[in-house]
Amino acid sequence: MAEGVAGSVRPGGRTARTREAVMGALVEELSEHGYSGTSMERIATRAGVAKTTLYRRWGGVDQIVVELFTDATATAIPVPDTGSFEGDLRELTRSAVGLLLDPLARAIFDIVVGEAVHNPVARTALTQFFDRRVRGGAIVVERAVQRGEVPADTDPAEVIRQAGAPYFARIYVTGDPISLQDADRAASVTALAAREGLFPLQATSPAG
Amino acid sequence: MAEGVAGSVRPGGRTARTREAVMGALVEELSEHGYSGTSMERIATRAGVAKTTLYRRWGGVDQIVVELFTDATATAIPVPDTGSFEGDLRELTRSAVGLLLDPLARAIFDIVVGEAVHNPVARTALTQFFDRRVRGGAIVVERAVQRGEVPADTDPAEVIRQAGAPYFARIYVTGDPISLQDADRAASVTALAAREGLFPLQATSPAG
DNA sequence: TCACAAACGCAACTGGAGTTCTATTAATGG
DNA sequence: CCATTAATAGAACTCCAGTTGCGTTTGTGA
Repeated sequence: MAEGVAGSVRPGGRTARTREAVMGALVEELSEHGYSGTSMERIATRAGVAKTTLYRRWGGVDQIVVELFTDATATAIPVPDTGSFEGDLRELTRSAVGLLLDPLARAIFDIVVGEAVHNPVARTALTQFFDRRVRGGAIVVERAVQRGEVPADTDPAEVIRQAGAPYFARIYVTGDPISLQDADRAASVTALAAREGLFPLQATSPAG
Repeated sequence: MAEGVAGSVRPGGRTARTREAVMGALVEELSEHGYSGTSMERIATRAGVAKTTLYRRWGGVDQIVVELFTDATATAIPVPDTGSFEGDLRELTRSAVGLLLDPLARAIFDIVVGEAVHNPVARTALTQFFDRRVRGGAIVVERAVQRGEVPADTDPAEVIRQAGAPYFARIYVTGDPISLQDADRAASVTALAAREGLFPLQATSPAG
């Protein structure tokens, strides 16, 4: 994976090497100096690449981070199958919180979320990421419907969004710390609400 | 309100006028050019104030926005009292969503949230804002406890955080649109979970 | 193998954010 | 009212992110 450049006319060889060097340098810079201390010139120097190349291909640090994020999250996530709805949900929320507890993953995520507020490129990358996560998680809900654990008219996407909301809101909005406890509670609360039929289809997400 | 400057030695008269002019200019600039198009020089010119004054007193656009945010959210919010726990919760979530649906309030909020990811000043302002909101909302939970609607060992702060999470996560993380429906569902889900005792005190929020 | 152009390197340039210094204004206490 | 000095104004400056132009390298298709 990660060979070549998607929308590029000449994605092989040198271009790919440049890309790898830049992404590597970016990760190192982010780890050592944080986001505010990571400039295009530093990345260029560290990667052994001309500054103009960075500006031409990406345009800014943000864009490079977004591409790094898109790369890192391109792999499909496994859908849990513990046998129970709440068990599956707990697996999902725990894996999400686990990812957010990893420093580097968290750092990249932070940047993308911070950018997404006013940067359409970051917004798109982030939304697409969650679309994939939600689609994957929806399978868990659909199985729960088939097992009769939740009502048939349950909206799978809304259930998954509800399950993810608490710890993301803690991190990015209220500024509270998170732990695996938050994952477990989010799963419990969501499972309960879903069983009680609080996520009916209709009115929400008109384009299924 | 908003007369003078808090930590200032000479807060009256000119200083206060400058402040007002700057805040007014900031709001106009944000409305017309958005965040990325709002520079210190533009604000200075529009406010009829020297650029140096802005840099001395604030240091950057972000800081001015944070002060604007802190000002605007300084007023205490009324605590609803509809007679039922779920009714009170719904009032709370609806007023929050209502605020987020107002363009200017939303714009300011966006900036602060986006900044808070990597800017301690914004982080503090945002966290303090939610501390107040949560403290206010907690009263609703405490009354529910007294009425016997929810278990006695319910953690009020966690209940309020849970109620707010869904729409904030939609806006700032997944990037989905919000409506008053999201407010109602958040209230329903949270009320149900609280009644079932899913927010026990202990383990969370060690410093009450 | 060869021609073409995509992608890159390099150096000079530009523009504006942020700083510094000094002079001026006006809020405050007595 | 007056002296003091906090706060502001203004011009000139520095510095670096981002741009431009052009020459060089190298991937790609024939």
